[in-house]
Amino acid sequence: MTLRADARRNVEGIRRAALDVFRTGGLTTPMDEVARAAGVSKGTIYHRFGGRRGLIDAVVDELVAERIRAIVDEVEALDGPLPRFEAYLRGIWLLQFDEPAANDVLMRALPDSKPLSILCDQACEFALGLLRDAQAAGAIRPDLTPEDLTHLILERGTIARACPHQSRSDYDRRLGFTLRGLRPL
Amino acid sequence: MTLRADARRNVEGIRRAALDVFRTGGLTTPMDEVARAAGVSKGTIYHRFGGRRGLIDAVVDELVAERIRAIVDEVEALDGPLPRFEAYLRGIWLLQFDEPAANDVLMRALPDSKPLSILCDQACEFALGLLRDAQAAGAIRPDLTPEDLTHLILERGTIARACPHQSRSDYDRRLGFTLRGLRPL
DNA sequence: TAGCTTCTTGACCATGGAGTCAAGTACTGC
DNA sequence: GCAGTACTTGACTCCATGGTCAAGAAGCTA
Repeated sequence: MTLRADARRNVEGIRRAALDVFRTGGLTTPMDEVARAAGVSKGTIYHRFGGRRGLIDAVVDELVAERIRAIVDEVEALDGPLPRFEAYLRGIWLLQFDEPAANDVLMRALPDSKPLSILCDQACEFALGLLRDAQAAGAIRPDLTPEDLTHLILERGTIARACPHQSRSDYDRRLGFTLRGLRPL
Repeated sequence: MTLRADARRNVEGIRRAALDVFRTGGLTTPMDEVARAAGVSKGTIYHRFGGRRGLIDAVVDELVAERIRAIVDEVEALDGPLPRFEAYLRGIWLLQFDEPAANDVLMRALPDSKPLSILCDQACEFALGLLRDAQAAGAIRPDLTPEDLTHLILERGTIARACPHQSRSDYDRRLGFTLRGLRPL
């Protein structure tokens, strides 16, 4: 069963508006704002997507999955466990700064939805591999646990969210301090 | 002009309740909750303290000033720029973990009030002195700026607030990573 | 204890956001 | 172009919070 023409138009409009609004304001932006941006009423969004959660599911892939895949690709092209490990972390951390929405996803900030959790788990998985390799090579301190790693990403997320006033270059420079602290003594 | 007996009783009760409630929930705890804890109505608090801000002013000293002073004293008793610097940071960071209210103060989370700002500024001042000494001794990387230092405290504050699930010992252990990243290369 | 003054109460207003639904609008097939 | 159904609307409810104030309760003084 296919949607009526106006409904199809609206679904697309809402998706595009959500993408736009979520990108700048994160996944918690009020639904009214999404509705306004899409030029429809809030009710239509609830009717079409069943609330915030469904809406997120509908845009999460375009929103962040490709960004994360890009980081992974970039890392795969590098040589050496330490550069790979550090490039990945830095990439994720910068993504968290650049895209509040991606950050929300990484932090499972919101109404957990299936595609969202899958994405997170894949990212974690990959990171753990990098950690293992870097530690095996003696390039990262051995007392850094997988939970620490998850935590490093989580905490960077809260920082990116809570301190939006810092410039990107300062943020980036400070990432260097943090990475430095993960090397062996 | 002196307060009536019941009023005096209430003021004390409210102060004690605020201390208690703020300690566990931070300076943003709903006023209704403070009122309930004190066994009075919300209106009484507004009448007696003029709102959250006044209430904070009334308890901030007992709440955190003495804790910060304790850290300063402890640091003063140490020898060597690096131990002093690191002990101070660690002390503040642990305080942020232990006392959400202290954290709120440090982060100027709330209705700025005079005593609160003064407290923050004093703490910053002191920290900057420690930083200067540690850098002069070559024990801390020279590219760490005073703003970085402020930021390190601020961001630890958001972390302590946002990730209350981590155990104190994990939190503490991870502080070690961060400190390690501040040493020279 | 009466009467005055201080104090407290809790119902009330405002804000801002989530989520719902009866009624009205617009598309589509015949 | 009409009927019938799909779709949209926006006003509504609900909840949590900050904050106010007229009316009633309580303490104090003579």
